[in-house]
Amino acid sequence: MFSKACEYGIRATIYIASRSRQGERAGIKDICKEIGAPEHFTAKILQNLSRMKIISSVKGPNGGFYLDEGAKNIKLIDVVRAIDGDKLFTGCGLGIKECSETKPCPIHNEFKAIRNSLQQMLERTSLTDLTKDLEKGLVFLKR
Amino acid sequence: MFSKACEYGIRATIYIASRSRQGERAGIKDICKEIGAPEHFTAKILQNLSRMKIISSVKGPNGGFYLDEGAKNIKLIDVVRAIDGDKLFTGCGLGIKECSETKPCPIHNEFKAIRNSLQQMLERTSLTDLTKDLEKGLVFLKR
DNA sequence: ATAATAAAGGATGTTTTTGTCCTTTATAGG
DNA sequence: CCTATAAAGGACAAAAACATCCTTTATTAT
Ligand code: FES
Ligand code: FES
Repeated sequence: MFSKACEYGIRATIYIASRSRQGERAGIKDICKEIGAPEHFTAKILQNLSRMKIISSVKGPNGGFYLDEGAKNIKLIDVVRAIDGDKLFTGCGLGIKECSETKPCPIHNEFKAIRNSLQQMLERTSLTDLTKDLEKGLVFLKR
Repeated sequence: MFSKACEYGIRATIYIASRSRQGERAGIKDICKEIGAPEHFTAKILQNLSRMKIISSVKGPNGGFYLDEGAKNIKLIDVVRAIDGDKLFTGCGLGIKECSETKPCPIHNEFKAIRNSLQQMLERTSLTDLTKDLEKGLVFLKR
């Protein structure tokens, strides 16, 4: 479904959102330990998200990644789009050159419905929403 | 969503089902021309599907791939499972080691709903179902 | 029998994705 | 200013996915 990069990216940003809500920044080592992801690879992903202004970062002692005030209602779809693009939401399920109503593939209608419900789910879910259950220990970012 | 191999595999088997309904076998060259897929790569995929008894084949002149009588109600999910496995239907959307109710990831419930509706769609759609619209020229397997 | 045909199988090559390592740059604190 | 810290960036490595090529085997028609 999502690429590994995207999976790590989402898990990392959820964790960052949680730490951020507590007024803390999260270091890459810490993040990767908590979400069970490869450190250097995840660092690259967060660098990209940072360049795209999805998340913020500061270097140096007590530095790390965080969500700035305006980014508190970043939605999952923003993270997915930033990492995997929107092929998943606009592309044909059977991989024909383009998904269109006028020249649809055999599963176009059924697939589109599922693709749209995935998109809507990602659009309505913000990182901050997910931190609540995480902090209550009801959901997990690894194992 | 699906791998390239799976996309080609589904498109190829739909085309095979259609030719099969007309009592014909389809050769690999023909298939790949009609669905716009790489010939040698697709040949491998169909060889696998053939070994797994999803489709049938005969060698030699007038040979080719076809659906045998018992395989006429092969569902899309059979093709997907044979090629991509069932990670898509059982795995965690955020890539944690396993998807479980007792240790769910933050999007488990929402994701599971979508994953299930995809699975159900693939379970209720047979290759033969899809050939009707194809033969009417309402849907397409390339471009 | 023989030749032509078409799938099966094995080997190999390319590209993309995933993952690691090392150096550079920015920042904070003494 | 100097040092320690932590992200940024570039280069490289490994694995998986995607794709091609060539030889072998089975089948059909002559
Ligand atoms: S054309 Fe295939 S999903 Fe729209
Ligand atoms: S645990 Fe993530 S989808 Fe079930």
